[in-house]
Parts: sequence; C-alpha cells; structure tokens
Amino acid sequence: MSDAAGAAPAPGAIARVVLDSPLPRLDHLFDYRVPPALADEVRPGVRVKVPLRVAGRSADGYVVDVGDTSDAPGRLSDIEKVVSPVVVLAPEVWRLARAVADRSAGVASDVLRIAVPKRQARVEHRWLKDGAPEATPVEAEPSAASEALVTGSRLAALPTPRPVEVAGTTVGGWAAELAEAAVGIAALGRSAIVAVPDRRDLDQLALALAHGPAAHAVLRVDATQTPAERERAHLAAMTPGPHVVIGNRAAVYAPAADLGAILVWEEADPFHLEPLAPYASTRDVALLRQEQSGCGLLLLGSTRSSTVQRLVRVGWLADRPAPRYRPEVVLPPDDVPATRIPSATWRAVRTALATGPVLVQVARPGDAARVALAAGQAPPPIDAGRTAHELGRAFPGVPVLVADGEHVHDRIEAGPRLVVATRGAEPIAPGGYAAVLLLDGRRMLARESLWVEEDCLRWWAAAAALAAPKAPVHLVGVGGHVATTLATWRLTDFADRQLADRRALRFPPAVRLAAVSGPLAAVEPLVAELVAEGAQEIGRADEDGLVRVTVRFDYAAGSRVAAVAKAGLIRAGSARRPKPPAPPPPALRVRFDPHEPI
DNA sequence: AGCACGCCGACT
DNA sequence: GTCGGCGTGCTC
Repeated sequence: MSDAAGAAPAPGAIARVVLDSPLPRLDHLFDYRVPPALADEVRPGVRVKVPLRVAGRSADGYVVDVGDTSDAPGRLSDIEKVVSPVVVLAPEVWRLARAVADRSAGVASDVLRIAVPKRQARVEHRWLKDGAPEATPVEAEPSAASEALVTGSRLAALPTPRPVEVAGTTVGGWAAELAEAAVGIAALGRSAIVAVPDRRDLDQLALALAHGPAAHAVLRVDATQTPAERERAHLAAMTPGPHVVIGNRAAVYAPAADLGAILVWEEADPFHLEPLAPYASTRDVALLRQEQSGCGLLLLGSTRSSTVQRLVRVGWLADRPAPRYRPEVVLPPDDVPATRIPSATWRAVRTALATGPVLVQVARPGDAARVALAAGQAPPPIDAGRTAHELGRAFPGVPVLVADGEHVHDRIEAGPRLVVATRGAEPIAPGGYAAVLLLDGRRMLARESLWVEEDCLRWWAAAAALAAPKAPVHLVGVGGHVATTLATWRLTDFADRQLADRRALRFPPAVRLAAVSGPLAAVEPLVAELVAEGAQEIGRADEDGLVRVTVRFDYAAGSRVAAVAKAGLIRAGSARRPKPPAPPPPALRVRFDPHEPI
C-alpha cells in the first residue's frame, strides 16, 4: 500500500523511531509507515525492527511517538516488525536519554543501552501472559521530609554519621534515613528511586527497607542480577505503584511509575561515574530528571562535595542543616613524626580492644595483609609498611580480619578484633566500632587527583561514621585543613573553601571541561569552533599523531558547546576512510566532564 | 556498514 | 564527449 501525494494517511500511520546505533549521524528520529497489520502493536515504547535502505539491512529501534504526518523528505519505508508488543521504553525515560546525550554531545541510543535492559523473550512472554502484578499501597506515616520531596524539593543533606539499629541489625545512619524517606514517599502513593554507589551499600539499604512497611514495594536493579531479573524489575517499575526502586547508578534511569523523588547516596563516589559513553554520572542524570519531571531530589552524602556545594550556592539545591551529632575525632599531636603512630593512639586502640572491634583503615590491599602478617597470623612480610607492621606486632593474639576487594565482609560479629580494611571495604560492626584508626592518610593524600582532598575527607568521614557513639576516631600522620575539617566536622565550610579555590583557578566544578581527541587535522578545527562558543583551551597532549585538547567553559555555555561538538562529531563520522589494508585512523572523540583534567 | 552520486582527470 | 576512480554524504 503506497501513500500517494495528497492522500490522507490513516491516523497513527506514522511511527517515529530511535535507532539502536552508536553513529552520531543516525542519532535522530526516523519516520516509518505502520503497516495496518502492525497497527495494534505499534505504540510508543515498543521495540521494532526497521529497514535502513541504503545499507540494505535492518536496524533495531524503539518507537517513541506515533502520529499522522511526516516531515521526512522522500517516501517512507514500512516498519519491518514489532519485536515484542511489551512497552519497555517509557516516554519519560526517552526524554531523559535525549537530554543526557545532548548535555555531553553523546548519542541517545548509547544512553538507552544503559537505561533499558536487554530483551529477555521468555520474560516478556510470561509478562504478557500473566499481566502486571497487583499494586499494594504502603501504610506508613510520611515524614515532613517525604512530603516536601514529593512536591519537588531539591535538597543537599548530610546523614547522622553513626550506625543505627534497624529491625535487630545495624546499618549506617544514611541507609536508615534513605529508607525512611523512600517509605514516606511510597506512603504518599508515589514511587521513589534510590541510587547508591556499590553492591555493599545496596545490600545495606535493602536491609533497612526489608522489615519496613514498604518491603513489598521494593524493586532492586543491579548488575549482580541475571538479565531476566533485571528485565522483570524494569517492567514491574512501569506498572502502577508505588514502587521503591533501589539500585546502583543505572537505577537513576528506572521507568518508575509516578515518580515522587530521586534519592542519591554519596553522589561523589567514583562508582557513580558511568564508564560507558556519554559517561553521565548518577548526580548529573538525577539533576536532569528532576528538572524534566519536577520530582523531588535528595543528595545525601557523608561529606559535602564542592560540586553539590556549587548547586547550593547558586540556589538550585536547598541545604538541609546537618545533624548535631559528630564523631569524636582525635588528630595527631604536632610533636609526633607523621610516620609514627602517636602513643595516645596506641592506648586508645588497646583500651577499645578490651570492649569491641577496632577498625583500621589503610590505603591499599597489601597494607591490610601486612597488618595481619605482623600480628602473627602468618609468616612476617618482607616489606611491611612500617606503621602497619608495628600495629600488628603490638597486639599479638588479637584476631585480625582483613577486608578488601578480595576478602569481602559486609558485617562482622561483635567482640574484640582488629578489622583492617581498605577504604571503601569497611564492614559494618554491630553497635559500631569501639575505635577507628585512619592509618594511611598521608599516602591517600599523596595521590595525584583534582579531587584528592574531597575524596580523602569522604573516605575518612565514611569510616568515622562506623564508630559507636563516643568511640574515638584517630587520624594518623595528617595535619592541615582536611584533618581539621574531619575533627570539627565543618563539612560545608570545607566545601565552600574548595569551591572558592576552584573558582579562582577556573577549574571544575566552577567550570565544565571537555576533552577533544583524535587526529590533529580533525581536532584543530573543532577546538576552534568550541573556542568561538566561549570555550578556552587549557591543555594539549600529543602522542604520535593523536592529540588531546582539554577546553573549559561556563555552565551557561554548555548546551551550545555540546551542540557544536555534536555537529563536529557528525562531520567527522563521514570523514575519509582508507581501504581495509590500511590501519583505521584514530577517531575524533569528545568527552565532556572528564573526572580528571588533561 | 555499505551504497549512490558527483567531481575531475584521462582517454576515444 | 564520456568513462570511471574515489571521496563524501546518507540512511525515514
């Protein structure tokens, strides 16, 4: 059936389709005719197969809109088939993917690959047969915080930095707070998304929700699930809620029905950085989604990052007053060399070990093993770090538990022991640790990174939050303003100071960065165009023909800079290609907001 | 990815 | 004139 010029097409006869292709030049909507036989199943959100005539093949895609007319030049092809009538791409998620891609000169289908799980035919068949599960209301008294969130408040907040008891087990204060907020949002009939950095944090949050009134409403989405479980949760999220969707960074894209608020724990944690193009962090996606949907947003963190503080200072986020409670931090005395453990710290560890576990935070996995070895748990090491070695030797007979990437411990039993953990792997102790020893601060601060000071403060603060009330937290070998901040717990003052420094230097988060890399002949003209939009070149690296130029620009110029970069990438996509025997030239690439400059 | 088209040099 | 190589641009 052909639609001759002038003939009125049947209503809903044209479908707009986003193609599943990483090519920037295919990153727009394509119009296709809907054959009458497929008219019942073609709806926004379904997966389809469509012809791409030039290549003489078909492409996968999603219908994002259905209409009566097309502005496309030439005549339209027919949709080849509907892969499945199950709606998997919610309109809200499509809009979000588009915005996330646009912010960083990326391709929307790259975002969709993160946001929509792979199809599981068996799951979808079962879904069609069984229908959506029954929605059950959540019976609870919503807190004032939840009430504010569902009306669209945007908040930056610090949690109570100590472990709390929830249903007979111990979780971080942050997990209890996020669980309470999510329960309240669900009790108001709205869905909540809670995104946390890693699997351990997710388990803690799940535990905090498991015995509460929203336990039946929890949908977990994370990488440890099978593809079938992931798709089931994805489909369930779209049914009438309320749902509490919990997960890692991809959860921020969940198609949660009637979304009331997005809650993000520890937005500055590197696990929130997406390693796939266009590399959007949980925080940036959450900010875009909040803006599009008007839902609430809560960014809860052990510390205040300069990035979030900037949003507070420009008035985008409200700053919720910090809880009065703070850990008992002991700084090293000035007269003790930084390489030695002060005698007061020795005494504190000895005293604490009489009553409960002591957490020792170290920088690297090897250091944890060294403490254990020195404590006589195994033959002595050859190159034991000095302080670590000393520590282990000082408490012979005390059980030592190592917690690092290889030895994963979510929580430990009560009772005296030394728990030596690399930063980020610290187990929860029931009731909290009797003392916390932050051993490797100097080495952590020596790392070269734009974010070292913020990272160290966050790692220390997170470990300090595992201490029991009144338990001492000893920072070894570090002075200066980061140490002082830990002791005074003036976390927002620290963030203000960081931000002021970055404003003076014109570095992130005061400005945004983009890195353009590829052959000089492609990079040079694009950089010139970005500069014309107000960007400024701040660094250039050149390794045999491949250059990488870093530019900075103001947030206000962001959308223009990204649009120009995208146009450049489209042009470069059709640049000269040598015949197969010749090696392909390095492609032109633009990466927005690289975590580290240059 | 792979195909069409058009610009330009070389030949009848 | 016109054949054809190859670089460019397009794919609803």
